[in-house]
Amino acid sequence: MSITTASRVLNGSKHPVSEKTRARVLAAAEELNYQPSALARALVTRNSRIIGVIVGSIVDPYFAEIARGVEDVAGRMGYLTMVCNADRHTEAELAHLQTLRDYRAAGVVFASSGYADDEHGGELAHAVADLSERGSTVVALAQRDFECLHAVVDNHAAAYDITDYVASLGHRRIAFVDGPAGLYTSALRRDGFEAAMRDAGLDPTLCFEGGFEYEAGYNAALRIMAAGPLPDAVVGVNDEVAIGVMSGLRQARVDVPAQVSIAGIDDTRPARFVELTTVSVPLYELGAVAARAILARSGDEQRPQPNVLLPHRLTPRNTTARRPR
Amino acid sequence: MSITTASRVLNGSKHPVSEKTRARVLAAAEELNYQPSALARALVTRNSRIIGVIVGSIVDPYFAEIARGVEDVAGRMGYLTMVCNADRHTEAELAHLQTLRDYRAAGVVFASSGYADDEHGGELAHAVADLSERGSTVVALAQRDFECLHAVVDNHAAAYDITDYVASLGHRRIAFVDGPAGLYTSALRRDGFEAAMRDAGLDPTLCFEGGFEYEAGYNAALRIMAAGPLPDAVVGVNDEVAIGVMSGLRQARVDVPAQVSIAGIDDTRPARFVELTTVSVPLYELGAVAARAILARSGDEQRPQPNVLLPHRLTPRNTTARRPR
DNA sequence: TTGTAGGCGTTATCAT
DNA sequence: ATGATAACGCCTACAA
Repeated sequence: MSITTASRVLNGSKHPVSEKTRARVLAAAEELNYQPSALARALVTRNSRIIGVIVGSIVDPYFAEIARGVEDVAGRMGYLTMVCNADRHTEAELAHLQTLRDYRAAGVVFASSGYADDEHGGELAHAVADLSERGSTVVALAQRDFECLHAVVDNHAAAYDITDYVASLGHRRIAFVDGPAGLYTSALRRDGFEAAMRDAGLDPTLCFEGGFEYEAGYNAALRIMAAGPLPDAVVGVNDEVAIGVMSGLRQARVDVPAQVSIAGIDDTRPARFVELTTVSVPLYELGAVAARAILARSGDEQRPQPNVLLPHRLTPRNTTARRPR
Repeated sequence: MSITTASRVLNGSKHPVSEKTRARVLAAAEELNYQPSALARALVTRNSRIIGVIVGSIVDPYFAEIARGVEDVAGRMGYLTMVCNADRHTEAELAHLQTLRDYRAAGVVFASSGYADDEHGGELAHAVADLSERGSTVVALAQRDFECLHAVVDNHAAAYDITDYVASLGHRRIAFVDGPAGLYTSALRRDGFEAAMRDAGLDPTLCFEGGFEYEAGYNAALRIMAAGPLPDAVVGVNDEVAIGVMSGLRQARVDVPAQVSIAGIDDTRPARFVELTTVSVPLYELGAVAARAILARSGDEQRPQPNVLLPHRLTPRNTTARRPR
C-alpha cells in the first residue's frame, strides 16, 4: 500500500484502484484521523479551495447578505470563504488581492462597486488580469473597470423605480441623498433618481451629499432641514442612509411618513426592522451566483461564463404615505 | 546569488547578508514583480498567516463588529482574516475548524457562545486541543467549554445593569425576551435579568422565548400582547430582539416608549439607528484583543496569556421613558 | 492495478 | 557572507 495509492483513493482520482485496497486505505485514514494537507495539495495543484470576498465594509448589512450567499454555496462544496474588508479603498483591495493570489485562491468576488477615475484603477486591472491568468475566477457584483464576470442588478432602474413610486404618491419636492463620491453605484442611482424626476415633470436638483452609512444620512437630515422648507419625501441612495435621514428627522420631531416620506434601496435587514419602503435587491442570490460561477470554473475547464443581471423589486412599506391634498 | 540568499533577504531572516547582494535581490524581486508563495512558506513553516473567525451568523451586526476588530489589527500585520459562518451549529464549527487546521491557521477566534450540554461538545474540545497542539492560538469571545484564551464581557452584569436601569425608571411589570435555548450567553443574561428583578423586589418570571434575531423579537411581541395586560417595559436579550419587539408593538399601535419602554444589550449599529436604550459592549475591541493575542503568540514563543474581561457601559437612549404615575 | 520518481516553492541545516 | 541540499506533504507522469 503505497503513498500514491492512498493519495488516489483519498482525493477521488479517477485512476483505478481495487475495492479491497480502497477499503483498506479508507479504514487506515479513519483510524489515524488522517486529513490531507490542504497546503501541500494547493501547492502542487496550483489551486486552493479558498474563495475571497472583498467587501467595502464588513459591518454593512448589504455586504453581509452577499457574503452569506457566497459562503452558503461555497461551504457546501468544501470551499472556505474569506471575507476581506477593504474599507472602500482600492489600495486595500489591492493588498487583499495580493494575499489571495499568494494563497492561489480559487476565486475572488468583488462585492462593491468601483470608482470612476480611480487613480489605482490601472494597477487593480493589472492585478486582476494576473490573477485570472493564474487560473482564479474573478467576479464582480457591481460595476468595475476590469475584465471579469459581472453579476449585477440594474441600479439605475432600481433608483428610477423607487423614485417613480414616491412620485406616484403625490409628492412633488423630492430630495435625494447621494452615496460616496465617485462610486459607480452612487452615480447610477442618482442618475436613476434624476431620470424619474424629469419623467414625472419634477425638479431633480434637490440632491444632498451623503455616503453609504447611517451617519451620512443623519447628517444629511440636518442639512435638509436647514435648507429651507421640508421636502415632501426623500429617497436615500441606500437603506442605511434612508434610515439615518429618518432618524435625524424624527429626532427633530418631524413625523415620518405623515410630514415626510422616506425610501431607500437594497432591502437590507435593518430596512425590515424599521419597515422602510425600499426596493429589494437579491443580495444573497448575487453572492450565490458568484460562488457558483467560481465553483463551475474551478471544476471543469475555463469555459467562459455569461454576465448576469438579477431582477429587483419594489417593496413598499410604512415609511412612505400618500401626500395629503 | 542563490535561491537561499534571495529567500533570506525576502523573508527578513536575521541571517547576515551583505548590503550589495541584499540590494540586488530586492531590485530583482521588484523587477520581476516577484511574490513568495504563501502556500509553500506555510507548508514548510507549519504556520500560515491566516486567522479564522468563526461566527454564529454572518449577518448579525454583533459578529460583524467583532470581525472588523479582528480584521483591522490582523490586516495591519499582513494576516488574512477569514470569517466563517457556523449558523450556530457546533457541527458547522467543527467543519470550519477542520479546514482551518488544514491550512495551518495561525489562530482561530470563536466569536459566539457555546451550548450547555452540547452533544458535540466533546468532539469540539478534542479538535480545539488538537489545533492548539499544532501551534494555532485559539481564543473564545464568550463562554466555551474547551481550554483556550477567553476574552469576554460580563453578560450577567450587563443584563443586570440594563434591567436595574429600567426598573429605576419606575417600571414594575418588566418582561424579558430570551435568547436561543441552551446558549450560555442566553442563560447568563436571563440570570442577570432575574437577579436584578429580585433585587428590585419585582417579579422576575415574565420571560418569553426568543432568539437572537429580529424575527424572534417580533414574534415575541405578538405573544406578549396576547399574554394579558401590556408590561411596563421589556428587556431583550440583545438589540435585534429588542428592536423586533419594538417593531411588533408599534405595528399594533402601541406607543414606545410612552406605553412600553424597551431596552436591549450590545449596542450594535441598528441600535443606534433606532435610538435604542441598551448597554454598550466593546465588540470591536473584543475582536482586536483576540487578534493581538494571536499575533503575539505566533510571533514569540507560546507564552501563555491571561484571560481578559472587558467593561460594558449602560447607554440610555430614547426607547425608554420614566413611568407616568 | 500498483508503485517509483520528480517536482510544486519555500525554509532550515549544514557546509564552504 | 553565501550556497548546496534536504525536507514540508501532496499529486502526476511514467513505469512495472
